[in-house]
Amino acid sequence: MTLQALIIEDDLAVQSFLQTLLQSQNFHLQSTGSGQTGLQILSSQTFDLVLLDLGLADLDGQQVLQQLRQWTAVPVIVISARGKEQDKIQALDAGANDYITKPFSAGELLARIRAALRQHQGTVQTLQFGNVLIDPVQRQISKGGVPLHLTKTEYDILMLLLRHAGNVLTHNQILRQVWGEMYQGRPEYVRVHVATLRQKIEDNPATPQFIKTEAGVGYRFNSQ
Amino acid sequence: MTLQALIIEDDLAVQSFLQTLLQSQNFHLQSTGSGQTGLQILSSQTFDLVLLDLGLADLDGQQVLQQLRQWTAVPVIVISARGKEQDKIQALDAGANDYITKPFSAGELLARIRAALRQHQGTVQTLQFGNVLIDPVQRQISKGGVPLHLTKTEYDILMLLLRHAGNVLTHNQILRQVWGEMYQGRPEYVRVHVATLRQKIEDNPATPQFIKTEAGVGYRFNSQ
DNA sequence: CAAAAATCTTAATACAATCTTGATAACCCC
DNA sequence: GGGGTTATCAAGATTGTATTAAGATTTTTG
Repeated sequence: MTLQALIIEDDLAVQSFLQTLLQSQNFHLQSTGSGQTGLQILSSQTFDLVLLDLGLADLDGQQVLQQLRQWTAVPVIVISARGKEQDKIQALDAGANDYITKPFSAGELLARIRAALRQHQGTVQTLQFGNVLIDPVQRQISKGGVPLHLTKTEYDILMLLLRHAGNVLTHNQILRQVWGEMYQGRPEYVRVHVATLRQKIEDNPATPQFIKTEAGVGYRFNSQ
Repeated sequence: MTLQALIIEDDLAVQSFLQTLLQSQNFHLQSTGSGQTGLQILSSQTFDLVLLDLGLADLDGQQVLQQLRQWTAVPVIVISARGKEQDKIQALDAGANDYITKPFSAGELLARIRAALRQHQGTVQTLQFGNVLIDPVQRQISKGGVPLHLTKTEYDILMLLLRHAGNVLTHNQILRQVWGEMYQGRPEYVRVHVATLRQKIEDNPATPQFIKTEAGVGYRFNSQ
């Protein structure tokens, strides 16, 4: 499983440095120099990590942070040329997970990224729910001790929902991550496969306990 | 609710500085200058936060970190005089949540503590009014601890009003943001959905405390 | 390489949630 | 009290969802 990262940074030199660095760690990347665009991307896709420069041209990084925290808990590491105490406090209180000042070393940034991912996954990711057990290494799932077979699509949907357990994922977010960009606007794909998935993992597929429907929005994995 | 913090720091001047700082934030404190003792305390009590100096006399802070991470996920912020990259990477990879180098400012430390606590609790920015709690990240609402279900339209209206809490939003402003441009001049849409929303979130829907009507203008969310 | 199996796509249907609409009653300010 | 505004309700319309199955496609197997 490759992790998705978004880089919001308008200094192209730094952007390309970050890209090289993260690519070497097998991140799947997207980059933008604009805060507005960054927010748009974040609202339509899910990410495992965001690197955010505070000094953007169009929109203050601080505002980007405040906005995105209204709907996502994705780990955000703020990168900034400003080392002033007030900037750090503001960013951290606006929901940044960490704050690192330019110039920084590649090793330290990577270590802080690992720490942020670890903390985030520790709180969210569960590989067990009800009597269903998931072994992500073996890609193996069992229910009540009985192994079950999920197709690739079903497995991808389940892991995506699980990775964002508790949150609603829109049809388009699911489509983008599981099928790809060009499937936007085809919610019926998601419905059919969520139905088959429920048949396999729910005790009573007609009244699902785990994969909940949010009418008009999408699906949510119920972490309770 | 007072939070429990443990300070492991052998420089008494720094220790007393940290104590004063955390006490001012209503932390309940315990301190030790020894790594061994620190581990013992941690094994017999639960804490919400650990501040750990790397440069201890008896046991390397690094070792303390490795040991305690074998059984607890308590947020640990490492405080160190060593600013070397290798030290930071080691500590973060050994399970530190954050790493801050002396000298540091009180404000920054407190902000990093808040960030660490927030991440650990999986806590997101929750909005609250009366006994209604909103988790905008999970798109989840509860009233008096009981989860309640809002339709997409109701949720959108509520978030819009909340975003502009205290200000009046005209019918047309609400229509534009929730329904779209072509619904201008249909205040009855807003009325019906505000009514159902009040039924769900107000203690007494007939005399609303939160969503106030501004006759002839629109609605206002009462932030008091 | 061809046959078989598995999986996905698509469309159709039944069903459920939500919204729209209009009617009626209540409110409120002059 | 009257005109304008608002609240409430519920039936009907609309939109969104679950489920099924047939055919298309891909993958696996012999």
